[in-house]
Amino acid sequence: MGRGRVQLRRIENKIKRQVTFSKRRSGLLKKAHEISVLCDADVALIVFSNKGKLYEYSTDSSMDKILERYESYTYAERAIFSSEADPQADWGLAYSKLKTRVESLQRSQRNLMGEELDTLNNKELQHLEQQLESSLKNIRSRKEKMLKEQKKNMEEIIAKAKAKALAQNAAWEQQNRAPYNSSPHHVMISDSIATPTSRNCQTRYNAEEATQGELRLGKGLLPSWMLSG
Amino acid sequence: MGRGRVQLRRIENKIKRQVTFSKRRSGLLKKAHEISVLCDADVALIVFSNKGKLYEYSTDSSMDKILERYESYTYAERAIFSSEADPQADWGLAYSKLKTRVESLQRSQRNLMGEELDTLNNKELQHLEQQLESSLKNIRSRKEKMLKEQKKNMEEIIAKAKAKALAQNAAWEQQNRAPYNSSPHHVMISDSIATPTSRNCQTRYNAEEATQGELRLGKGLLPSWMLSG
DNA sequence: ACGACTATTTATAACGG
DNA sequence: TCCGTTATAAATAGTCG
Repeated sequence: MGRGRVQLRRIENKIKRQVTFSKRRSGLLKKAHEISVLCDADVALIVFSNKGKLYEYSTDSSMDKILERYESYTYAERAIFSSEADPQADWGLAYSKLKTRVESLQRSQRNLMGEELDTLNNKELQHLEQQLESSLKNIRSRKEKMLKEQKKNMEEIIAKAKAKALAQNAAWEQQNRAPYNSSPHHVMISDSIATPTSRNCQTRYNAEEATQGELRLGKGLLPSWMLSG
Repeated sequence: MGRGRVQLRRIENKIKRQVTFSKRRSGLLKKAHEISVLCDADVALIVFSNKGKLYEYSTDSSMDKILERYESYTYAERAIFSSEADPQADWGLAYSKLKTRVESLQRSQRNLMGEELDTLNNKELQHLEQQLESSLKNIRSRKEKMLKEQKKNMEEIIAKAKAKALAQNAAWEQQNRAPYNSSPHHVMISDSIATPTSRNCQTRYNAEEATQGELRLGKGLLPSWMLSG
């Protein structure tokens, strides 16, 4: 952006390099600030000039917070095997990093549980509220999905039980050759399904229960959470 | 740089904000890289989106080195943990315990954030939902409380400023014995409140200055979050 | 959400003091 | 080194697919 096109390589002319550094530095800091404000992002920017001078920008001037957040985000055991010189020290370092991580996790966990809210400022509180609302949305849609799956499973089970009862009934009639009784089968079929103690159904349900683990509750076939909505 | 002029303030439209974030983020990273190469500078850039996702750039991908350099530049004191520790202690065991703890915390954290819900059964989901509802309740009441406090504080400040301005004005009139008009007290009041408190950093980027009038807080004394309620 | 396409606004390279 | 100015290159807001 200027009178000439610029190659992406180190500017050899010292003066030019310094001038360019100065101009671009302020541009970069400005843009860092802009994205931070416009997009509500947390930004930390550190620039060391060629000569070692430090320039920095950080959202809300909370460089330390952001760096800590960065550390806890990328925490790793990478330090552990990095040096053979003093393994003890490395273990200790890794351990203390991990401990920091645990503490940070515990803090945010408590916040997510609605505790220790007085440590948060307005923006953080707002953000937390939004996060929880979105969590709830996800959870409710997940519940809905599970509900549908369970209903579908239940229908399948019923259909299978029906089929089996039908087959057995037919077999029974076949064996007993009762010519006098031509009354409708569906009465017996319904009975066999509606009776929880029926052997057929019982084994069926047990089998499903072993895999699903959800299909019970004293009252009836449907657990209470399926009835609510 | 675009079809419309942009105000330096949070973009309220979520979609727009996200798109802008994405575009500006890549622009910012690019410029960070450019200044690093062109001017032979060491740059570390960390950006957290408002959803908490991390993006970063660092010269030669040596983020840690640059951060360490930053720390040592700012805090000369490098507080390496003190090795008061018992050399007999089983670091490995303690460490792996801690790691387990971290993993468990991470899992529940993710659940609280509405992620990885398919690892939960119905009962757990139900419990999670209730937990989040209660968290939200706490958060909202906390917000309310803060709002009240802030308003009270603001009123106190205004009252004090008013009193001070009034006193000064009276003193001035007393001294000069001149029956000038005494109406525009509010001018002095606004001035005394609107004056930012500190301006002490040299290498730090000065936000006020750089916004060139766009951010000039035209609205007044109250931060935006206070205006909504 | 991402890519492509403008019309504009910004950033900045070169230059002069 | 640090302003300003200016011509030009880049970035990007709005838009469509």
